[in-house]
Amino acid sequence: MKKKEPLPDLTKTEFDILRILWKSGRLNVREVHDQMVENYSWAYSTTKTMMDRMVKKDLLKREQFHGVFLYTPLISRPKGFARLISFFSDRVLELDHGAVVSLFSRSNALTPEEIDELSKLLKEDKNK
Amino acid sequence: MKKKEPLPDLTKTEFDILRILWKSGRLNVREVHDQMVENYSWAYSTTKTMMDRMVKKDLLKREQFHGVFLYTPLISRPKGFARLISFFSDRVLELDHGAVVSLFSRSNALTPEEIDELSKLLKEDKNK
DNA sequence: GTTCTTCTGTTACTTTGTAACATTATTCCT
DNA sequence: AGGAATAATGTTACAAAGTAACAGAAGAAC
Repeated sequence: MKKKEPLPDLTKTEFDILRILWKSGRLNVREVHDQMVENYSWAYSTTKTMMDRMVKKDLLKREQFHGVFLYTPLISRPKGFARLISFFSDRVLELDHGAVVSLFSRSNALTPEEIDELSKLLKEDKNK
Repeated sequence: MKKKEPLPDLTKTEFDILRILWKSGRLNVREVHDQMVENYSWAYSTTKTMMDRMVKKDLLKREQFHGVFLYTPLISRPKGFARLISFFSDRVLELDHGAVVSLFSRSNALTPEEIDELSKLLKEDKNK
């Protein structure tokens, strides 16, 4: 049997930080922050605090690399997306999640494999 | 010129409470709570606290009606939906909001007039 | 009219959102 | 190299949101 970690319920800001890291791979706080300011008017220290808390919650890993600290996501993109999609399809859109998942095929947000994985996670989650 | 209230940035729980009220019209705390427990494992007092805070923030109106307090939404459904849709399409789906808006025509979440209004709000918001 | 049950008000604790400020480490100038 | 400017890290704090217990008031039920 597979491990049964429940799908994480990310906050909006956690999601956004992860989103940046999923896209760019491991980054330091400054690099994440520079991308965060496109959507948030945050001070650098805010980004830092958030990321450190995410390390404590095992959402990110922090490791020292030639003098800087780099952060890496500890959960996969489909897992990070799942609850968000299910909230959005059930409660905002009021449609089956299939409708939403199929939109991803038109975007670059997820690879085809990730879309499959996401779809699978949503199905499992539904009949729990 | 129209009034320029910025679109509200609702939290997930605020959205859910509003969603119930938009659907059922004015309700008391108990009635909202009974619908909240479908999605949250909240104590009654949690629902109450949330709703009272939303009154303070002018998201809901509270008025006494034959002995009970009834709550009504103070913002329209399209306005409540707008930021959520734009977050979701930009950052989760990475598609133009049009793709998402068009899904609403298949659901009962919004009336056709509300869908139009939503669409308009999203366009204005984009070129702000 | 006393008990039982719901509402209503008050208070409180935790997590998230937001950030200033102090301290180190690094780079850069002369 | 020695000190100044800059950037990274740590520490601390406060407000808002999430979560709820508990006490008192008001209605319902015998």
